[in-house]
Amino acid sequence: MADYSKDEIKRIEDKWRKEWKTRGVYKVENHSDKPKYYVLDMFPYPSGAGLHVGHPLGYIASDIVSRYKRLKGFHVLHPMGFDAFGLPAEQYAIQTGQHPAVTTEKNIATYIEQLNKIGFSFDWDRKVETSDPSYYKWTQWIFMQLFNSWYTKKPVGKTEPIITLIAELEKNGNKNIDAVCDDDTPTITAADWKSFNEKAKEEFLQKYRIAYRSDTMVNWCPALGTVLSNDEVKDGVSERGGYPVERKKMWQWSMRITAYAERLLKGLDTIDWPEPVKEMQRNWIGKSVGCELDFKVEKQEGTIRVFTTRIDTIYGVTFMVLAPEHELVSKITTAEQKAEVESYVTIAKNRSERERMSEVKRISGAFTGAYVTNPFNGAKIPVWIADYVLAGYGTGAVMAVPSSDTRDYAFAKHFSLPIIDVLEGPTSDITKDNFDPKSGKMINSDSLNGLDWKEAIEVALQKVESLGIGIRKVNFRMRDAIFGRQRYWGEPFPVYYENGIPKLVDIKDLPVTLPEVDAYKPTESGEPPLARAKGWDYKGNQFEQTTMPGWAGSSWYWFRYMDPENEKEFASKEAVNYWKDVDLYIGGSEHATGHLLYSRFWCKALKDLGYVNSEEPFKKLINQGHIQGVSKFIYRLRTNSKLKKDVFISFNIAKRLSKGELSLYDKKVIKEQYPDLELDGKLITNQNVLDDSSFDGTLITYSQFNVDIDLYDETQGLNFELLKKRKPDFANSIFITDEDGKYICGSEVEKMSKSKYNVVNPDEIVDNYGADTLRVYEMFLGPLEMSKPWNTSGIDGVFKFLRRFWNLFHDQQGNVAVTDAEPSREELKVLHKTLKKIEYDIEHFSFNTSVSEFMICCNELSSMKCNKRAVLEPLTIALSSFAPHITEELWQLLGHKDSILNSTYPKWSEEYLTESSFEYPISINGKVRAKMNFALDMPKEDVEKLVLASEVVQKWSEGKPPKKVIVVQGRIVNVVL
RNA sequence: GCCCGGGUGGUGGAAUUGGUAGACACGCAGGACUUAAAAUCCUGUGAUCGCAAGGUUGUACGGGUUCAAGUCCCGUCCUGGGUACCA
Repeated sequence: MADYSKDEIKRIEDKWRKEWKTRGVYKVENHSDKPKYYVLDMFPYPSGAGLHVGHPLGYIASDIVSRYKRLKGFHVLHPMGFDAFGLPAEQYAIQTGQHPAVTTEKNIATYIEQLNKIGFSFDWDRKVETSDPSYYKWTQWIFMQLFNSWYTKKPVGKTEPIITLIAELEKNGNKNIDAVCDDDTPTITAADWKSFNEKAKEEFLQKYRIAYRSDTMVNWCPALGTVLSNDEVKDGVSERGGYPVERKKMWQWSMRITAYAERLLKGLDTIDWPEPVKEMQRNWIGKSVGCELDFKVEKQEGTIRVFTTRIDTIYGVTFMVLAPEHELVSKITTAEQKAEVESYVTIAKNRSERERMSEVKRISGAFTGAYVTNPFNGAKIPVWIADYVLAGYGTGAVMAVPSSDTRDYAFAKHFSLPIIDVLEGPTSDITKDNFDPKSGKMINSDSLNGLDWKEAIEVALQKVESLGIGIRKVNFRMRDAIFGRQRYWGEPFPVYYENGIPKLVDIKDLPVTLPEVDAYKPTESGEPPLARAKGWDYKGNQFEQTTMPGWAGSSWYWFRYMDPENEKEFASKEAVNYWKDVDLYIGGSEHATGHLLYSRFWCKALKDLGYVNSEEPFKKLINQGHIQGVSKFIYRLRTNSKLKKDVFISFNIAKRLSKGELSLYDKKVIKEQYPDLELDGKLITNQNVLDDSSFDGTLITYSQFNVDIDLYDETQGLNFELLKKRKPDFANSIFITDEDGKYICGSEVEKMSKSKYNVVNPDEIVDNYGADTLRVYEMFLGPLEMSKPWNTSGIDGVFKFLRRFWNLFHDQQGNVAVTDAEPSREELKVLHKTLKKIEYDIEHFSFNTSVSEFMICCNELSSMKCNKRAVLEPLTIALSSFAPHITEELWQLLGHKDSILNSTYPKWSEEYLTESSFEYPISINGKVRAKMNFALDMPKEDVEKLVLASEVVQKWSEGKPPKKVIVVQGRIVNVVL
């Protein structure tokens, strides 16, 4: 009756979606006598573009594992929710005036509908949304716990309630306190503490709180009156509008994640994560052991403190380098160097950290005119500033040893500074990347001479300590995490200000909900959007006006799934004790150092405070690769002055422009848009524009921007008229086409993402082939962990496989035709071989190979014309994790009333797999080196050949080696005598 | 720049982790069925020489270790992700 046709697929999938919902098969309780298994996906940000084909990749994998584990007898929690705060909704709100909550709700509805179409086994009763006040109430609550906490190092590192700190300050001051706190924390007595007024007390406590306020660097765009992410800054100007951006200090909330650095590092050894992710976290935390020491400034008061891991090389110091932002720069600079230093500082200030680091090959710096004294030998050392030294790391100052550091070496060469060898061996390799200053004995180093570098470090350290000029210090590259954003669409802080003192709102006033505002952009004076809220105050006091960052809500959400409705706690003790931690977490590797680190941090803090009982939140992690999309780019011309209209040039012109080979046509059309430009003059590229002092506005370059891929057609070029209609930003822009009138876009393969306008929607595939085909196809595409561009060319093969599987159960007329006959040994061998491989593959997250195994099995059974229940039933159960709809239907056709979800995963047996064979051991020099397997039905001459070969080997052991004996998988395949 | 991945036929990818490279699938070519098309089934398919048997070559590039290298080591190139306010 029924063929596996488009209509039939639709009927089957709709039917079972409804059935599963009414039967409530995915509902999960917080108790069971089965072992628990918690499978978590990284929840999506609900973007306006809807779910794209990259999202389901990980979700399908986790759904397969969930269903598999359930069939294997586990009590499985597999929830889904939405990371709903974020920039895109806010930007859309700024443009349209639409409240981000409205957009977000709409997007979430779309996502849920799309997700449901794919047949996931989520328990939707446990859905969480980070932007829902009933959720962010608890995000705010956790913030309050962290505000009310400090981190003591004694007796063991632990988060403690702040009241214990206050009690100790009252009693003894902070002389006995060993805590993680601000570097500039002074030592005070109990009397000092008591003499502080309320404000001074709070300022002092801020140096200890886990959540605290600090002065941090941000990208400030005066024209837009807002803070920009590094992402939003392109080539030194804002991505939107092309306005200049500068670095600026701003008071912001921060999280003292550095307190947990050591634990975050050690914890990595206890969890089953991909080694590269662990490695990235280790590098991010960046522990380095060394010391800080002071250099006295000559002819002036004061010292400069540097951090070094190589104190042994102290005699090789020939200059010192400060970060341009270092606070002493203006103080120590001599009059004659002032102009040079100031101009250098200005340039450096306006370059982002990433830019500065990515251009280390371009050496730059300025001499301050000041000198310091080497405390070991009294040598006079010039002090320079250079942007390869970062203000945020260590002390913002380094002692430069050009003979043992590549960057110092390059700097010394460039500015002709002296170089003193302090380690034996050639330094000619120093410019090479593999240069290793960790060998040889010390030379030219006075008392350190002849020591190994490791011994020298210890000797030098003791000297530093005995002279009282410095201390041993463990430094972490990781900085405290900034926890505030100058945006509207985020969690408001449960904080208000009374006489300038930050205070927490009363716990019963949670949640502090987002107020209504007349617009979602910053105020005219550059204050955050929340400053626009009228009548929004706490008992007459001003609320904190920044909001929490995107990672706030995602740093604890896995706990909320355990008990999502709870109004009294973020999750009940029983729920937390039952589910404990996540057994399997699947998500993209792009979160390696962001979300995954913050989540571990909050988990540890919550554990210390006694709210949860797991030190690590995610026991096992799998990184799914990205499904990539092909992005299209447009190219905006750029000069150093702001133009009235944006001008975009076609890819071909951009290519010629960057090579400085503009054609007559190019010059003519660009000149029409820029009448003042002298285009026959020197053309320069993005690379050297900042360097060139002759840059006077006549020189132009360009920046590239993503554009919606659906606006581009390979033959027609870009439909920029539609683009202008769709995006008001582009309404007045000019598009310069090639001579044939087409605007050609450049393209690149990159991560599929709304912000890159390159998303492909899965709905079309579900409509044409069904959800099961989409699921199996996404798994068949390749290994889960690997990134791959999206293409649908192979999808027919997967569809055909499902149809062939369906046909195994049906006769030519489409009637169900399954017999209860005994299967043959041959059929059982196919079945058990497949079951064994599939199980191995699923346990190893190798879903692409399991799909292949299913296909092979299906082909073999087809050619055997096997329609026996004893074979087909177990296979149906095994396949149900991958393709739930079709298997559920077949399960019913086989006469089962209950859902296939409640059946048991089939066991395979070795009995049907073993070959009849015997083993023949081959020993060489008395050791068994290989075993030969002879199938009983092996041709006689083959056996003879192999036995002969083995005899050769026997002889070899007696001292007559053959030229060559090649053993493959325990078999001798070739012998050369 | 720095940190972490990846590079195998026309295409997506297999390869028991050092043991006969290219499983499975797409595509393509040829054939069967059909009045015809679709669907389905069968055969072939890395390159190269050959009618064939078979030979040679072949896992980005250049070296190395090994009886044996897609796999391990060194170097180079290309490419993806992250780089602290995209999430």
